[in-house]
Amino acid sequence: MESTTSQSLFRPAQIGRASEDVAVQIEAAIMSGQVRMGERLPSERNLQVLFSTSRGVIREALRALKQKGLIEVRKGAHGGAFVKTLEVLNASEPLALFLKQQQVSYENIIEFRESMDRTIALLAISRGEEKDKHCLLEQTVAFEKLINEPAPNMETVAEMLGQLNLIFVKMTKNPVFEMIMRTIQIGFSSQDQTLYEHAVYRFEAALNWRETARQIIACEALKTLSCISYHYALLQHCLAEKK
Amino acid sequence: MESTTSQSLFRPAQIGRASEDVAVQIEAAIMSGQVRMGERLPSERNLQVLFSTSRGVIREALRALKQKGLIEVRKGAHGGAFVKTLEVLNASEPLALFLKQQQVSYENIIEFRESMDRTIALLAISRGEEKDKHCLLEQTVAFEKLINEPAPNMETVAEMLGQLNLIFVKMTKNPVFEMIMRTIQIGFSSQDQTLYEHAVYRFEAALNWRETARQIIACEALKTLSCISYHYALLQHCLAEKK
DNA sequence: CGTCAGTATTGGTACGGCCATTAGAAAGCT
DNA sequence: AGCTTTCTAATGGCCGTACCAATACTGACG
Repeated sequence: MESTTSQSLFRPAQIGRASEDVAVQIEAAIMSGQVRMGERLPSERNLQVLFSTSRGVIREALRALKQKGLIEVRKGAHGGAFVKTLEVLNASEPLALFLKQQQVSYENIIEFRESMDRTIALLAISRGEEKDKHCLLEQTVAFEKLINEPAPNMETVAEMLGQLNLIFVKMTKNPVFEMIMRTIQIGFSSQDQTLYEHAVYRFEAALNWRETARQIIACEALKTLSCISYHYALLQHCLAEKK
Repeated sequence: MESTTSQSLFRPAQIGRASEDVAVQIEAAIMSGQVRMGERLPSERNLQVLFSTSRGVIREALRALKQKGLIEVRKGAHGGAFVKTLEVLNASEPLALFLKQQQVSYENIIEFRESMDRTIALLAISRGEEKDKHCLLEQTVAFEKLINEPAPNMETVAEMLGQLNLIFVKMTKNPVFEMIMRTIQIGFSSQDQTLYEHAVYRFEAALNWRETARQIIACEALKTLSCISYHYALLQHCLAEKK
């Protein structure tokens, strides 16, 4: 039973900040796989006993773990704290927050993104399956069509742009690139938006996306890189102008 | 007075999870600059009144904010929750945790790191000041000396390696690279360690570090990249062997 | 067999109290 | 006066109880 394993799993919390101690122990139990994904932790009242502490302490610990994205809490009968598979959003948010607070200049962000995109592009060319490559092209065509509408919905634009980037980065077959990319995007999607707000850049940028996809299909590495550089050059101009 | 501004700053919490509502409101107040860095939030008992809620709710909210790295809590008279400048560690930890839980293969990590290092190297060559470049060389020499000792202390090795990478990445003059780099390192410092555990690779890797520094000083971009590739080739061999 | 009320479990909230820690104020000593 | 000690008040940390709200299961009833 659950209680049987839990009894030996946790030890009473005593030192300084009890809630932290509890949080650390529970986190350790989760990360070491002693509590499997999707499984339920003992109830608050139960943990209270296991840790020989008060319910308030347990609740504070659970709050921290929830904030960390490790658990998900449901109420009602058979509710409780369930071990959750971490999501990119949870992992990326703090970093995005940090970048914001540090007021990193947009030039720095752009520089990083461009360097990432260049690497991603090379990997996409060599590893991306034909299917994905053509899917990317189709998306860029659809995107261009959307952009050429009289008054494109900016929300739809943002969504498609996200899709586009996702397909692109997935072709690397390396999840690390995907995570880092999404992290940056979570914090700075607004940057990309501005590019598509001005009619001057909008068409050019969309066209360039399609051209990028074509060069990827053609396995033209240098030309692909050229397209990417052009994209960020546009973005930089656009942002500089806005200032 | 503090209470005067706070009264108009927060509104009572009512919806579903009160502590989340409170946390969101406080975070908004912090991020919008209404509460400045280092400043103190009202006391728990005070917030309890401002939000028309119980102290437990306030404490849970503060826990979440603390976990997020936004505040720091001190006890005693004149204690309380102080707005903190975010640290890389706070921001990077969740992402590192995520990478761990996803069980990303070490090949993927290495691939990402290598691509990062290549970009960083190029930026370091073009932007790094002479002073920094020579500082890097000195560190590599010191590092090599340490490695050549009969029984190098692995903790010291890890520390110097961290220093080395820090100097390296700082030369880019772009904090984004620094953060991403540290994020990866927080989760996977053990990877680097293994390289220096085996005598076979140890000397070669240390020597290669020095060679890298020399090529950076000489502004030999291609040779620098070659060094970096060699480093990761070693690492890959080492890890494959261990398996 | 299906529907609906009842019930037990669990998280969410509130209130009140006590302790440990801390910084500053007050008192005392030299 | 100047330093040390003691006192005091503010604050976070912790505990316990009680009640509410949501929820899934149970069983009676139609």
